[in-house]
Amino acid sequence: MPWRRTADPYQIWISEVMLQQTRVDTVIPYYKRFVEKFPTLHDLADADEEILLKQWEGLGYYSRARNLQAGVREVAENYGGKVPASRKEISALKGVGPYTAGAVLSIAYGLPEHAVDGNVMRVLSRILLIDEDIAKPKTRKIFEEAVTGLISHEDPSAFNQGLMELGALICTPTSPKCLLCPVREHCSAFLEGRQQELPVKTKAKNTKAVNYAMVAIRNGESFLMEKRSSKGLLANMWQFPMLEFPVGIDGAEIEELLSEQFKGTIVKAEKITSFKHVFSHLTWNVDGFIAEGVNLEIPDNMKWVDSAEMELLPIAGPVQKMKTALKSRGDV
DNA sequence: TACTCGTGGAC
DNA sequence: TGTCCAAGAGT
Repeated sequence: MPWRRTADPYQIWISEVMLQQTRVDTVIPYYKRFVEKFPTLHDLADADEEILLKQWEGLGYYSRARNLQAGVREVAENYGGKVPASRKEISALKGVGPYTAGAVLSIAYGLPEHAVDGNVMRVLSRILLIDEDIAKPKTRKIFEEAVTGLISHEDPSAFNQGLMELGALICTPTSPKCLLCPVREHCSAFLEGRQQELPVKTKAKNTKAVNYAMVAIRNGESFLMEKRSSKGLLANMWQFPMLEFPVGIDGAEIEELLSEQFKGTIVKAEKITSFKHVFSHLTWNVDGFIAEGVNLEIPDNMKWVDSAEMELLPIAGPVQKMKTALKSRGDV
């Protein structure tokens, strides 16, 4: 992993934020591009948010990027650009929670601080036979205290990483490879044959669905793009204008609704694609349209962009799918 | 506390 | 094809 070849706390911090809820193989190319684009803490502190989000595009959980930059700016202003080396101070930075604090402190500074993630809770739930529900926030404290009592003061970095690595490669969620496990003789669950029962984890609730019409409005060589709200889902990302509407809306209805909304003329609305996009807790069912618009009054959060400018705007999954449909038709 | 916040790989 | 889920944090 490329972030294990640096001792720079700033770069290790980046890697740990990217790794939140995200697989190692997914993070690697993003990490490489990111540290090349923003090699020092001050490069990121000075970066334009749109450039930053473009670098993060496709990685998901975009508030991580903004929080990381906010944290980096705090370090630049309040700590002279040096990432603080105490749990109290580093935990106060935006986007740095209990796990990330412990990971940076142990890996970058060699401090004996716990770094409890999903791997660690799974591994220790088996080794120590802990049957508390790991889906509940308060349960993490049990594991933090366990790690604090176990952690090597000789090499805290290797200890924390080793525990996570064990979880990722051997002590997996389903069918753990106990016969390959170097600590199976110390594992209470293995000794009792109960490794499949642990960890106890209540399952998440079902996701709900929302239906949208997404409309690529063209005027000459330009398309109308809209910047999303600075809060909530896909904050500050760009998209084609959308209407929340029951699936089944047709071109004529699109023309009527949008002509009214933009106090102009929308014509030739034609459905070009239809797809589903699944988020963590939400599903979008999208009908994608292309249309032509003239004499439109557009709000401040929208602008006309040509194909080259469109490439510079950070866009998320559903809009990528729409863009792919447009490209296959030669529209962009 | 419970819910919000993306994406893609594994089964 | 659906489900789970992965090195979590903010609100």
